[in-house]
Amino acid sequence: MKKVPRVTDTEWELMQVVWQAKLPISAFEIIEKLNANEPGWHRKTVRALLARLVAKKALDYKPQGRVYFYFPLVTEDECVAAASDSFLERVFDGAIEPMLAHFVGRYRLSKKGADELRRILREAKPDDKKEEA
Amino acid sequence: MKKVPRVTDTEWELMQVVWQAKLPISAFEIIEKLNANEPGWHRKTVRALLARLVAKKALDYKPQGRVYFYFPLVTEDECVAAASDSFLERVFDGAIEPMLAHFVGRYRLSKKGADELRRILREAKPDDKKEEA
DNA sequence: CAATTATGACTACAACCATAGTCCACATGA
DNA sequence: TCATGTGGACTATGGTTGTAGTCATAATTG
Repeated sequence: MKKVPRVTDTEWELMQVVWQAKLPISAFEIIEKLNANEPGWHRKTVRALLARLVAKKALDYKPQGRVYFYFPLVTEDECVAAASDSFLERVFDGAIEPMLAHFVGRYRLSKKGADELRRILREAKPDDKKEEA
Repeated sequence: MKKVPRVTDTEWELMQVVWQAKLPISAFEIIEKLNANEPGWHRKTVRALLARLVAKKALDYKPQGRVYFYFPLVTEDECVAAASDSFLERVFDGAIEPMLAHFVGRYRLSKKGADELRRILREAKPDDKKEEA
């Protein structure tokens, strides 16, 4: 169970770009991609955030000449799992069924979505024994 | 759609106590209850947090003599909904099915839990029309 | 080569947060 | 009555976060 650094909302958006890049990606490209989605990201801001993500070991980089190429030190799955755990714990006190009930009740699923979930339920065969992620 | 103030992890624990109290509750009692669960809450810390929660309009109070009795200005449901929305948006980009799939896969449900979820699915009849919370 | 520009390192700064201390006014028990 | 303790207001401190500026250096281009 690796300990993933705590990534904030804003930082998460940079991580998304890096994760999707699959390959080391320069700060410049990251800035491009961020602004492609929703403009307004200032170069300096992004660079400062990158430095922080490196400091907290969410990213690392390889210098190529004087340009840095960033790559993730944590996978998206790890971060999603960590965020999910913390959310579940904090808001639903770790109780998963009430949490699922909340979501199913609040965001009505489409027929397709509901069927999909039933399928998942069927495949993730119920299991009362020890669980392991 | 009421805008609920952003409540941090630590503050959330105080809110829990106040929500569960059902009635206005004094700072002293809140400190008691917090320490009943897991000791280590300093009086001064809790009082400072209470002041902040009042400042951000999550709580209010009625003075009785020189003692304040606190009560929530936002319901637990509202806060749960807000936290859920923000989590879903941030981590799963608003896509509910992948989110549910993640949880069902990660925290294997007990047979009972799975049945319960199926029941919920059946009752929350799938609906492709506009949704309304 | 000189002026401009981009890079990353370092710095700034206001919010916000967790944590707790100071201060004053009041209550209360010795 | 007076030391002591509690309540709440205000203050302090050190950390994080979002945002962006400064600086020295290096590439780029007229």
